[in-house]
Amino acid sequence: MSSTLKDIAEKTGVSISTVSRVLHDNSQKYKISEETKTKVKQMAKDLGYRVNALARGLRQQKTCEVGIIVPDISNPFFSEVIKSLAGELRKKGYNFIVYDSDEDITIERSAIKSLLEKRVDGLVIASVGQDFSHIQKIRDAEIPVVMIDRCFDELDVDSVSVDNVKGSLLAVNHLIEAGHTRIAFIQGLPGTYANETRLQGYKSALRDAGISIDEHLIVGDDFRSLNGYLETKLLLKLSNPPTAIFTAGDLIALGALEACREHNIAIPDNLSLVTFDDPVFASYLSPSLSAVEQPVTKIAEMAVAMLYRRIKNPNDGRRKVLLEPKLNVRGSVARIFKID
Amino acid sequence: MSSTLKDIAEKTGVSISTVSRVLHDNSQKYKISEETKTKVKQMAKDLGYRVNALARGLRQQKTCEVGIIVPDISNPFFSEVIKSLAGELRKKGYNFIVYDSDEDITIERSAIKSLLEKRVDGLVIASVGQDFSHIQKIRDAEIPVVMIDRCFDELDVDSVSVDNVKGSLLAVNHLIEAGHTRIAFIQGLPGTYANETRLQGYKSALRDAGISIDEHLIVGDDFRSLNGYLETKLLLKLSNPPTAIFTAGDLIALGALEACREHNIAIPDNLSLVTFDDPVFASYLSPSLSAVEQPVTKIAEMAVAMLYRRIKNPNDGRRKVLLEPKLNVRGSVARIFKID
DNA sequence: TTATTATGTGCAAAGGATTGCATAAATTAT
DNA sequence: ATAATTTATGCAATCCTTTGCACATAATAA
Repeated sequence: MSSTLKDIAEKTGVSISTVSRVLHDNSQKYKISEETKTKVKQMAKDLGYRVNALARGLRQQKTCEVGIIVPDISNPFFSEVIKSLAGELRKKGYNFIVYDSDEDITIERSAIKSLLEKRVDGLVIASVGQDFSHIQKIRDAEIPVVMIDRCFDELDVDSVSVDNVKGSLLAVNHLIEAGHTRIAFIQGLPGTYANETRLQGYKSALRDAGISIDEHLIVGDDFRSLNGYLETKLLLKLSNPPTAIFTAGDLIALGALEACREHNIAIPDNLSLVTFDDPVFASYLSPSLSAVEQPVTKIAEMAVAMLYRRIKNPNDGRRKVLLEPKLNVRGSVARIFKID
Repeated sequence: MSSTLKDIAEKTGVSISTVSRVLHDNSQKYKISEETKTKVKQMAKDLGYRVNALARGLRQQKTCEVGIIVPDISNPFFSEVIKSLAGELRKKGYNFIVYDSDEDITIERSAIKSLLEKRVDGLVIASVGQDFSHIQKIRDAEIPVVMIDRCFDELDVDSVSVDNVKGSLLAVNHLIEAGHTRIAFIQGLPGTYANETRLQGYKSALRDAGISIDEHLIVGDDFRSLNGYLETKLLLKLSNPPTAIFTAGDLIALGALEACREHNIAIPDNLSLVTFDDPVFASYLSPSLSAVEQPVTKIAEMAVAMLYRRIKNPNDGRRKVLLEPKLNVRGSVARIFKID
């Protein structure tokens, strides 16, 4: 068992307070003598002392820990976001605890419960769901929260996300400029912020171009690859199939690719493809995949900055940040010629 | 601020002990009256009571938390391992804290320190380094540990990993059978368990086939994609370049692909490629990438099972588990004809 | 009726660290 | 020589929960 301040105090013959002060660099402030200092430090080392974060957190009413909840750790977008968040948080002296809600609101709820019980100093959440009563509760408990990627406009909580509408506009306009008019959209989970805003961008791009919206071309229901695979297969079977597909997320695009391969549909010759999210491997595919890149690092930086501000300054007004997406044009879109 | 047992006790007129008993389902055992029970539960709900995990952990001397440390969260292999670990741990009633050591032993050390301070009940570590004195310390502190993926044979600690030697043998033999004799190996971080064992497999496959080992074809020094990119470029410039490359990890393979694309080297026609690790996107590349698959789910299951056993049973003998790798033959290897 | 058991609840001691306040001794100022 | 500081340290409360032990009352057994 690990030793405690008390052990050190007893063995060196000083008080617990003194030991605490020496070990946490308050020696200056409390004017501990050099002699005591070295004596205590040596003993701490000999006994392998290690502060008990539980006791400290309990006493200090803060843990220097931030909770992070994402819908799917293994989704490259989120794992990169986590990585960046980790770096930023470390700079600020925070540790973090990650939860994977597995796109399941029940797990998300229990993750939040668990994190609040652990008394984290703040939360960064990419929520799965449409409902946000549980997020509201965090606010009510006055725990700083920042929502990322998937936000609720109606909710009075800080948020950072990419401008999804604009991202979709970029992608779909790119397809339109290449001559496509039958453009399908394979959605993610309907009702989520990310999905609805991306859908909105898709629709307004078509509308702006005077292309009527065909509801048969709006398909799918979650962000996983299986969804992309199945919906692509179905789209290809339509009597009047699309010439281009825009997918709402990177995993969906992978599924779409698989379906195309199975059906010997060459990309971009027989079908063009653009996706939201730009995973590392997008440029390594061949043809490389045109994709809407989210500024992952910036999202993480902003999120941490906002969280930090709110921890220090709980009553500031709500801030909502939209970051600029970027279309990376690669090789998965073919120019087609309209038949007039 | 969140309310405490004391608040509830005061407002309902019972003692703190009773409140605690009611709220944690010891009512049966302690024979709390139905009346008190409902009264307390109602008040807890009204006040939005939430147990303080710090105080509980401090008192109970356990946290029901497990620490996980990996070298790179954004590496698909690790993010999938984490995802599986998460599921397994949840089943057992454990939460977990993930750290990303960023392939940096200093960060790994501080992560361990931090986790021990938090009094986690156990640790799952994929260590970055060659040195293991810091892991030894965990053992000395009698905290259950399981090493995954990157283990130390000399260290008396439970471990689970894939049989790397065998995995490399499968991959390299596959290349040899296709007629390749100039097979390069782009390594990961030298000195790490994963790398050394994979290298060993590579060498013995060549040796078994009577192919002499050309040290110029053993290159590289870390698991990131940039390494794959640079080393591939250099390999292609050799006066006598390899006809096949075997990479030690998925990101390295991505880098290699990028280099090939830049140099207009078609895979598999001009160069064959096989990689260790089989990320989700391997089969979506075109040509799809032949790869050595690690049983990710099984690794996670075993790791959690072993950790659990050790938590319950600290003095059991060390166990070391090697899991079977599997070669997924896809489209990145071409058969070549020897010129006799 | 007395002894025993069951029922329902409270007291108080951990668990380990932090920190405001107090104090004794040693310096320095007046 | 006395007062005012400074130096160096200790006391004890506090953070919140859990839990062994004690105790009072009620019910049951002998």
